[in-house]
Amino acid sequence: MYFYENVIVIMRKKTTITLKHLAEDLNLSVSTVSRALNNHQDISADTKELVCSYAKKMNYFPNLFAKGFRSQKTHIIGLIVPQISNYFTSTVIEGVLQEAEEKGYRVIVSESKNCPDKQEELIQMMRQFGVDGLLLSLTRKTKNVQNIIAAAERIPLVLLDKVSNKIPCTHIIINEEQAAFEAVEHLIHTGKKNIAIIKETEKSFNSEMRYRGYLKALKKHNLPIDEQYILSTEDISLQHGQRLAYQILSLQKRPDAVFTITDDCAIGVIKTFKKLQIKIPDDIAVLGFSNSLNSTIISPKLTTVDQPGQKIGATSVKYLVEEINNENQVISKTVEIKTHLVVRESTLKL
Amino acid sequence: MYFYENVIVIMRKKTTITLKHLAEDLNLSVSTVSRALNNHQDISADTKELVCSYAKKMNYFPNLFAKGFRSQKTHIIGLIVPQISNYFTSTVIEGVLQEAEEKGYRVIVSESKNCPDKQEELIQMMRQFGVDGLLLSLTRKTKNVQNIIAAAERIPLVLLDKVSNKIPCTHIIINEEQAAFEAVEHLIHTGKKNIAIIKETEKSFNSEMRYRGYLKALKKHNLPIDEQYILSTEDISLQHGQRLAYQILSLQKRPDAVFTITDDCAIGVIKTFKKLQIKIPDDIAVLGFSNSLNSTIISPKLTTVDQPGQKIGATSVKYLVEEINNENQVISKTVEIKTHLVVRESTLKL
DNA sequence: CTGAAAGCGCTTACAG
DNA sequence: CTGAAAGCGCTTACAG
Repeated sequence: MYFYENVIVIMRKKTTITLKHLAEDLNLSVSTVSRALNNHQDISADTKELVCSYAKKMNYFPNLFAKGFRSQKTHIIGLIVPQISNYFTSTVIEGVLQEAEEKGYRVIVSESKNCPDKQEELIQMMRQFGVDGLLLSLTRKTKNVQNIIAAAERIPLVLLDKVSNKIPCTHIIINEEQAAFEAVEHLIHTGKKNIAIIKETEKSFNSEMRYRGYLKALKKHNLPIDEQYILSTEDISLQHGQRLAYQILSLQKRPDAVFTITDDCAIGVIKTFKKLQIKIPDDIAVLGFSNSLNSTIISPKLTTVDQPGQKIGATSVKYLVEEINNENQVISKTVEIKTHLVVRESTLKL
Repeated sequence: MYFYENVIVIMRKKTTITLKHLAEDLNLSVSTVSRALNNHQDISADTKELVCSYAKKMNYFPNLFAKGFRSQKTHIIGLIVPQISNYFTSTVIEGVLQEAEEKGYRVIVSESKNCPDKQEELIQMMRQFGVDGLLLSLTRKTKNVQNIIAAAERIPLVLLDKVSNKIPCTHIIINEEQAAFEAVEHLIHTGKKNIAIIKETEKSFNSEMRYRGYLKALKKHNLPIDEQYILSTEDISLQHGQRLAYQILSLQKRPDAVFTITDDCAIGVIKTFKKLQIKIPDDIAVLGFSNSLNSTIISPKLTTVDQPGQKIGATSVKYLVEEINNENQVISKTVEIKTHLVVRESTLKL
């Protein structure tokens, strides 16, 4: 399995310069050195100059851990997401990291693997570790939110993307319902009348809101809501898209469009349709959600809702840091980030 | 841009239970409470029972930050990767997180965005922050490794996937050369004789090793090495794959196969070929590297080398933790993780 | 302008 | 079996 070569072992240099070292070398007190480095007004310009240049020469760096310990602030943010290896999520993380860095925070990242128990453990771990605040994107299966509410009462907590209305804290989300509404309305504008939807069996926030948008669009345009066109699946993945596509084709009256609430699932649907020579979008149009990388790889290219992950991540950090600086207030507000529909070949006749 | 609703503000509960609280309540000393909770042998069973149950009742959690400060161990690992929103990288991160959790470490994740200066900053930041060890995947453009070598002398450092032979420390890599060799040999076995390669202009470790594997395969099978078949690009992306595909088609003597050192680039090549009605693999076969998600979305499905990201990540943590526990030895060894070729439609006649 | 001292929450060698 | 005390590296109110 493994292969080793040239195992060299040398001793590691071990000398961490502390304030004490500097103080002794300079014949000053630790307090003075500390104040000089922090540019405190009480210290004379000469001393500051002396201390700073010597610190630089000695390659001194403050021990942030000690600093954090003293001030009871770790300057660490905890981030818990369902799954990292998901393109949208990874762009959220990028946004979080970028904004956190700008605000002087480090981010401990972790993954709940869509398991509520693991999620609880991680929240505990993060709190215990002493993060200054917590960014949480819920698992699909989160039912019992008692412990999360309890956590929110004690530590700044911001929910992002996958949220729950039962938890009173700041929510950073996209305009789920409106986005789905516009997307489905686009299908209607292209002349489609029998529009199926594939959503999640678990009534997650995202799935339900997109479903609402779908219903709203049908209602607005006086299209009947047909139960057989409303499909659900536990795992809204490519594989299940492939499977459900067969189910859709076997319906007594075939729909002329399918709106799936994720790109992955939409791509699965397209794959099956292509295999069975269904013409997309002429026979059946397909609409996804997320604007993942895959959506332009598949042929026909997928029409989908662009979900600005970076922005969601960055905004979450902004609000979290605000709450951290606001110490003992729990703020409960909802911030919606606008999305837009990206129209491509899977819904548009050429 | 944003939309606010129901802004509720309540006060946050603020009471952190410390050892001192427990000690006072129980009329014991802080030392005894500490020892009882840590199951120290000196403490009587009765006292342990008393302390532990009371701690539980009070929902006490040790302040890991104070603990870490005391022991001069933060139990945090720093991870620096070029780009998170890259499927392979995100699986590496998953492996890192999983193994780190198992070993009781938290992970601070950061992204160098393939910028050497940013990378240096991050290394500094991580060291300053006091991480116990550092996991680093180099930027493509890393030239000056002096500061990284200096860091490795002071803090346990493991390089993963994107490494440099100039840095003496543990390297966790895949069998780059062998993987490329086997992949190109597979092309030869399918009857291809004029095989082009697309590699990076910057001579990164990965690019160079894959190039070597390519050369080795040609030599073994007595195929001539033709300069015009060796293409390079700065950014080995889908877009540049599309561009270079035109260049390949304009060659005096068209190759009958293209090996690109990333999947993204290979997919770009396929896109252009499809647009121009080149038959894949009959006219020209295409071979990628990584086994990214996209490789099964594109049609024809891409033959590629499966790169086990999770395993690379997990293995890196294993070796890093070993070094952390080994305090003052710098270990320099190379661990190769085996890959395997995934043969699909882009190289195989049906 | 500078220093001595206390303290953040914990562990542990030393004493009893 | 239990406790008092020191100390991890830093900051800061207090004193001079």
